[in-house]
Amino acid sequence: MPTGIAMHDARERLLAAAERVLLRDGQNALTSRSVTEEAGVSKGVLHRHFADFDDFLAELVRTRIALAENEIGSLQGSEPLVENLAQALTSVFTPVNLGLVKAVIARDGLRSRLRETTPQGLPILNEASASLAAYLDAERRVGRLKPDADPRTLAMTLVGTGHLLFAGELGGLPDESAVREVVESVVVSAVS
Amino acid sequence: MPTGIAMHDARERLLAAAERVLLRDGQNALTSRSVTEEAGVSKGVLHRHFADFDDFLAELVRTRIALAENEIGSLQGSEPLVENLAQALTSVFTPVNLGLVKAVIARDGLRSRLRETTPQGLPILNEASASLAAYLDAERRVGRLKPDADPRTLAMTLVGTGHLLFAGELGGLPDESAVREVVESVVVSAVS
DNA sequence: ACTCATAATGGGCACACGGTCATTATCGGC
DNA sequence: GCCGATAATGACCGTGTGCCCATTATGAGT
Repeated sequence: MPTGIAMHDARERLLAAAERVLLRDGQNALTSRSVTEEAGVSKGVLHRHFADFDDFLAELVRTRIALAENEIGSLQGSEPLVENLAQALTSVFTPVNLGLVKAVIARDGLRSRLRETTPQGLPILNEASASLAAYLDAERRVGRLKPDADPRTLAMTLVGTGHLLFAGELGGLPDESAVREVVESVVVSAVS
Repeated sequence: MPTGIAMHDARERLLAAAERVLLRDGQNALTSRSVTEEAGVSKGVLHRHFADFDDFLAELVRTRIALAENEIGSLQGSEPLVENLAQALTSVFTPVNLGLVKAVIARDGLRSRLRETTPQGLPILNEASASLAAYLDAERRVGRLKPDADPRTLAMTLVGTGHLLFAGELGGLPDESAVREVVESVVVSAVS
């Protein structure tokens, strides 16, 4: 393997460039041309490392899903519940992740490509919900939630509201305390 | 006015055709060509009645927003709260409306066009949340909700979760009773 | 029956997309 | 210094988009 390092280098350069484009110009500007230009390489490079553009984006999504799941998975049970949940939502709904969700919605090809990995639903949102449900279930078993609390419903409610809140799609401005407010209002009925 | 009826006829035909395309083929198939073809008219007709294609879609969104607001506005205070809220979400998150939300996400032009009308956030979701908050506030004043319940937070939570639930973007299948489950779990802490 | 303002038509334009591939550049092994 | 496998280049292609506009059809008023 002559230039083994450079090979991975190009992959990472392209993925990082895609994030920058996504943040700067939005999901509609996320094209094969803009990404390769941002990365400072020619168009052909992308097709050497990825089958096609949707494959490239799918890899980007998978990377970010793994990050979000790790963030939630590393939550410490010693912290207050509301604190943990608010932080989990904050670390999941980063600007990049919100942009990726929109990109998946806007692209049929990307969506069907991800279906090979994720059975159904929107990636990131789906995974975040599952991770949160697992965390809440653990807290329930420890006794920090009522025994009859439904972790899945709680997680869905948190992810659904958090998503629109962080994306600024609901009501007024995404107030700094709005997230905490939502989290409290959702979990108050479930804490023991 | 020579053909006053026919003029409105063409507008309505196009808007109705757009809904059919949206339902049948999804938001990515919602193009000026597919809509005019579905309506059985030539491409030029659309540009006679609307400035451009985004203007046409904006009109479609505005129509549907008005319908959703009317549905929520006509809720009867005599019915059970959970019943009312579940029905409100069901009537707001129709397949057409869910498709329109995706269409707005996918189209920058449409988004900025709607900003002239809607100050911020995603149309339909934003308006539904505001309407729901107004309804919940009325119920609070009547005494069906705790005096310290926050109608805005409740409305946001319901809309956020309902949206992803009805779109099938969260967790497993959008179970028939899942909506009611979410509504109950959200409002249980607010009923007096 | 004729006129003519108005509406509808659809071929074609400019543009941007993802993707291809012959050509050129790179660089370690000898 | 040369060779040869591998990577990178960018002009080019087919497709589909929204939109324009010269042309044709329509139908009410006289």
